[in-house]
This record gives sequence, C-alpha cells and structure tokens, in this order.
Amino acid sequence: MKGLGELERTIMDILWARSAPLTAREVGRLIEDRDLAPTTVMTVLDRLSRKGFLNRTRDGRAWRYQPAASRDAYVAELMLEALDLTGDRDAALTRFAQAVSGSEAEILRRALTELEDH
Amino acid sequence: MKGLGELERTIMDILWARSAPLTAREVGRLIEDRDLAPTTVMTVLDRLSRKGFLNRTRDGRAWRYQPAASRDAYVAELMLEALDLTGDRDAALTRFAQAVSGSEAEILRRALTELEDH
DNA sequence: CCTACCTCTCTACGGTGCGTAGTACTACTA
DNA sequence: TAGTAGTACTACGCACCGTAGAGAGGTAGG
Repeated sequence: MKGLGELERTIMDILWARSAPLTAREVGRLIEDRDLAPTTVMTVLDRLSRKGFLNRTRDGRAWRYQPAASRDAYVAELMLEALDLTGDRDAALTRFAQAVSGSEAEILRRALTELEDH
Repeated sequence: MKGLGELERTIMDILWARSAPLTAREVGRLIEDRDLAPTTVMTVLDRLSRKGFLNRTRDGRAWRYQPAASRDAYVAELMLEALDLTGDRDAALTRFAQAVSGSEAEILRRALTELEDH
C-alpha cells in the first residue's frame, strides 16, 4: 500500500467520518484550524484518488470524493502488512496478542469465536 | 515510530537473523546481491542506531551493531500503531480478526487464552 | 454582454527521508 | 613505512508530501 502524510490523513479522516461524498470546497471548509488554499485541498484530494484511496464522481463542474475503503479496512490492511514484515508470523501474532489491552483482547476473542462458529 | 526503507530493512533483517552483534564489514559481506560501497553500509547502520533501531558497542576501532528490539516486538509495535490510526479500535480489531487466515486465527486464539489464564 | 467567481488541471518549490557514496583522518599490521 | 580497515562528515539525486500559484473554462449577477 503506502502510508499517508499528515494532511492526507486529516482529509481521509474527514471523508471517513461522513457517509456522503464531498467536494473539495466542502472538505476545505471542514478543516478549520489550518488556513489552506483551496488548491491545496484539491491537490491532496487528487493525489489520494490517484493512489486509490478515494473514488470521485462528477457533480456538475466539481468532483465529489468518497473513500474507496472503510477506515477499518484500511487499518486492518496496515496491520496485515506489518505482519507480513516478519519471518515468524506466529511469534509476532503472539506478541501482538500480549500487547493489546484487556478490553481489546476481549474484542479480539469475541471476533475469533464468531469466526469459529461459522 | 517510523517505517524503514528498503536497504534499512534488509540490514535489520540480517541483524535480526543473527544472535551476535555484527560489524559494518560483516553486514556488508552478508548482503550478497547488491554491490554496495562499505561506506554505504556504515551510513545506514549509523542512521539505524540514531533512530534507535540498533545499539552499538565498541570492538577495538569498529562498532558492533545489534537490534535494540526483536523483530517480533517491532512488528507488534507497527501493528499497534496502525491500530491507533482508527477512531473505532473495536471495529478495526474485528476486521483484522476476520482477515487473518485460519491457522493464524488459531495462534491468536491460543495466545489470548493464555493471557486469560494468568 | 461583461465581470466576478468557482472549479479544474498543470506546474512548481521547499523540506525530509533514504539509497548511495566520496573524502579526509586515524590507527593497526606487515 | 605503506597498505588496510575503520570512523566521521558531507553530499547528491530521487521520491513523497505540504503548499500553492497560474491559467483555462464555465456560471451567475448586474
């Protein structure tokens, strides 16, 4: 895949948080703190869709951008990618299981149990 | 943390694979395919120790480099970092659990069960 | 109809990280 | 004493990213 930059992630977060696809202008309005030029937002949106993180569709003259995958899917994929870096997946998974906090271990346990049931 | 580059990862892999700390020369000899200048290897080793991935100790004039953490710990940390990117950790964990293959789900299950027992 | 404005695409600049390596200096060894 | 090994410092090119301006082409209001 590829990691995202700071601004790229901010923008993805905004788009992940909405269900409806947004235009560049709308995204720009939702980034309050930073005073970015409109073209900056457009450039980043363009790069993100080039990289496959966003899909865009026409709406009059403007594009509407929408995440290509859910944030959870993205995060899960990043985790799997990290896992691929090791030679010993079992050891890494064991480590990981030990590292997650108690409540999260519970989540994992439940998800795995459901898997088993199917 | 930070991701590693291509050559950086190659070198970390070499060091992770040995138990004993190696000198730059020794590492260079273990990279067969690429014909790298000795200084290239030294530079990368230096950067890696600056970044905290390696510890080094003197051995005569030379440095001996050694991973600061195990590969599994590194991978587990990367996975946790990915997990931190999401707003909804539970959803991401559930996704992840569904994505790992059957045998790996088994590993995870076992590790989690052991956790529970303590 | 003209003007202001919106949006797009294209191009660009500066910073940073990384692969790659040269140079200059020091110290051991034959 | 000359070669070799090792170090520190410096540097170049490339790619990625934050940032944004320039120019072109529609659109809407006076």
